[in-house]
Amino acid sequence: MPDTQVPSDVVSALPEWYRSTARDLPWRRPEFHDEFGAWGVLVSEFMLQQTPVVRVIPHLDAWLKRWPTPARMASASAADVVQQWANLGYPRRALWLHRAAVEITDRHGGVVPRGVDDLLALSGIGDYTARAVAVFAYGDRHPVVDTNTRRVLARAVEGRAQPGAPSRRDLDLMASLLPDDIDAAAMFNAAAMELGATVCTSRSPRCELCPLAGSCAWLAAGRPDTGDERRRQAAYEGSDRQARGAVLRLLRTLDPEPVPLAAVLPDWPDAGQRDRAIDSLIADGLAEADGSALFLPR
DNA sequence: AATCCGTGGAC
DNA sequence: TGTCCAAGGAT
Repeated sequence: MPDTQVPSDVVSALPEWYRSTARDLPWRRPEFHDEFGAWGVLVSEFMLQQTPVVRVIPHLDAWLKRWPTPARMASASAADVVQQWANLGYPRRALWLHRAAVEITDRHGGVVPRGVDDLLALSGIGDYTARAVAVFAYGDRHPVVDTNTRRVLARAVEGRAQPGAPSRRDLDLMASLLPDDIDAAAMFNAAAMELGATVCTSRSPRCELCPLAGSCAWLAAGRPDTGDERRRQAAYEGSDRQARGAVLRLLRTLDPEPVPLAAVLPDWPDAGQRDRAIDSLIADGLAEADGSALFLPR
């Protein structure tokens, strides 16, 4: 466990701030849990993996109304899932979510597992999502560390501008800060994420609104640029990802109609890149080909 | 451990 | 206008 001195108001001021200012998000409402249970939380967490909250919200309800249980989703085709995923981005997540639904149906009797290890064993679920489901769906006591929490800890406790690579130390530190009370611990996890999402933001932190301003190590040091910035995302324009996105958008638009291979982005600037995109989509299970045409996976 | 994987809003 | 970045995970 890190021996860093943790300011007391990280523990005391954060919950009060959360109670008074937290956003009213769908997955935080009691009705959401009544209607969709842990499956609803799991689906929301999949969608929230690298897709902003405001873009997830419009898709979540339709998804859960269509597939209200893991078993219902397990019986859908991959094509239906990719289609419903629409423009949420990183469509492999739709495939992983579908796979997880099958695994839950087969291995857990259709009930979203509660244990972190069982959750970690599901497709598309890593350290963050496993603990988020255990905590936010089942109310158990675990540290939940996403990119927001990691940034809050990096600044308030370590005095660095940006978090370094994710590590187990973040989980250990968060675990050391959690209140003993189970419900309070769950709220503390949510509060740290909320602070990072709305106040302690990556680009323009609003320190004047921060409940931790009185003890933040980074603010006290004058908000130094500590030089440990996040690695820059590769350019999207002209990238392989852009090509894959364009191909898959075409398949989605024409689905269920197969697209003759000759009609797949014939005017794409780089034909080799386009062909590699098609091959990689097939390799990922996001597309299928019958030799003359391309289509979403049946 | 570094890289790859979509999409779109904000600045 | 281009850059940054968003409730990550897999390889």
